[in-house]
Amino acid sequence: MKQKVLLGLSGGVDSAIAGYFLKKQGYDVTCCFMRNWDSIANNDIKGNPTLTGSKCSQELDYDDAKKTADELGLPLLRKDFIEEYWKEVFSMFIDTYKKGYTPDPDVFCNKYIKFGHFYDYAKSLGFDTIAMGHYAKRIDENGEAHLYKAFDLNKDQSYFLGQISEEQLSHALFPLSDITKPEVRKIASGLNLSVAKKKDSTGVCFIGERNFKSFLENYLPSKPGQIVDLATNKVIEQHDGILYYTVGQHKGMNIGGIKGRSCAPFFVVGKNVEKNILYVAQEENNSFRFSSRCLIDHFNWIGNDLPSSDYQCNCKFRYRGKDMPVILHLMSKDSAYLTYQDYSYIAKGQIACLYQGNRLVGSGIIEETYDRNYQKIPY
RNA sequence: UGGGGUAUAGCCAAGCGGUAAGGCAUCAGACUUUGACUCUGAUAUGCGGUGGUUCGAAUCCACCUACCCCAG
Repeated sequence: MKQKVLLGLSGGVDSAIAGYFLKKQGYDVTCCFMRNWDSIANNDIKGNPTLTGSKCSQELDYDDAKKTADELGLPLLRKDFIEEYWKEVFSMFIDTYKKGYTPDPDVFCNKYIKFGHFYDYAKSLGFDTIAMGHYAKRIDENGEAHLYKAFDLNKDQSYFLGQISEEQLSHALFPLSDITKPEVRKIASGLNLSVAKKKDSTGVCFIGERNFKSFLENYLPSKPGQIVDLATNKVIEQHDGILYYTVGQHKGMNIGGIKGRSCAPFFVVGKNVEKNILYVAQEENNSFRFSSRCLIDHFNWIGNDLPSSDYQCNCKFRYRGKDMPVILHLMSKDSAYLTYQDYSYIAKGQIACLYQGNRLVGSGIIEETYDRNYQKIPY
């Protein structure tokens, strides 16, 4: 009997080709369009370019999903998780911002919505498994599911799956695990799919591309304050809200040339939420951007091979960041230290994803950073 | 109202008689399922103002204006 699969169909080209592959491989495929964001209900007004159009972007994506499903000859369901997304993903996103950290909502959208509620929904309808158009790979070893980077290392999206459990992974399929993005486009063109040339979506998933600052202003009112250069401790500019900036950023601060200083750009190295101060440092000759250790919590290990002692692996501190060698030192079931040599601009709130070769072994949320002497960095 | 100095794009800043470097910022693209980073491109018919010298002036001269420093 054919395995019944519920595929998340977004209206983009990736999940479309995922559906094509599943069907070709002999699965009994049903598509499902998920809707997790409602601009009106969620008070997403300011800077929202889609409100003035006759249809909001989520509805346009649904139209594309419908067309795609028809073109592939697959049935399409539609399911809202708007309330769940707000409660379990978005409120955490806002709370993280309020701490001055930089959250990564898509990671938790995967953990709670796509591989959580969506799977429960599929199960309730009698499906055996779910499938997604992520560029990631699942390999079952010793009877358990392990997560690997996709064959297309340029598109690899395993980073966004770092917080899912082995159990969640074990009932998910990734049909795009061994294909490159250019090949996906080519196949879509060959099939004459209407989304074959649709531009890749970027931006927070379900919220979409737009001016991020004005989006945030809907939920985090602007609160102007000072920008302080850590090298001199002097105020060099004004900011219009400390929460809108992220560590490692250098644009959008309006810091021009300063008399008597070099011409190197300034970067955000930290912030003080209570004092509403944004700390910056000039690129050259500053040690403020470095850390040598960080504390991660929400620790998640994917598999039953959790190491008992210090463990060498690589870490991505940001999506599309480089894999950097680190030593993992577990502190509790939920937290760990990562120790390394002088990495710059590590933003608290981001996900640290641990890799052993191409296998994503675990992840955690960056909670604190420490200097060379393992003293906590106060900003 | 004595002496000295400086005025070049939003900000730093080169230029020293031959037709406005560069950086930062900003904007636009590219890249990107986070905000970023990165990459590419754009940005002074104009050099505080008015005259003058010269074939030719941001560059030399005169005066004016603004700011800075030192004296009083």
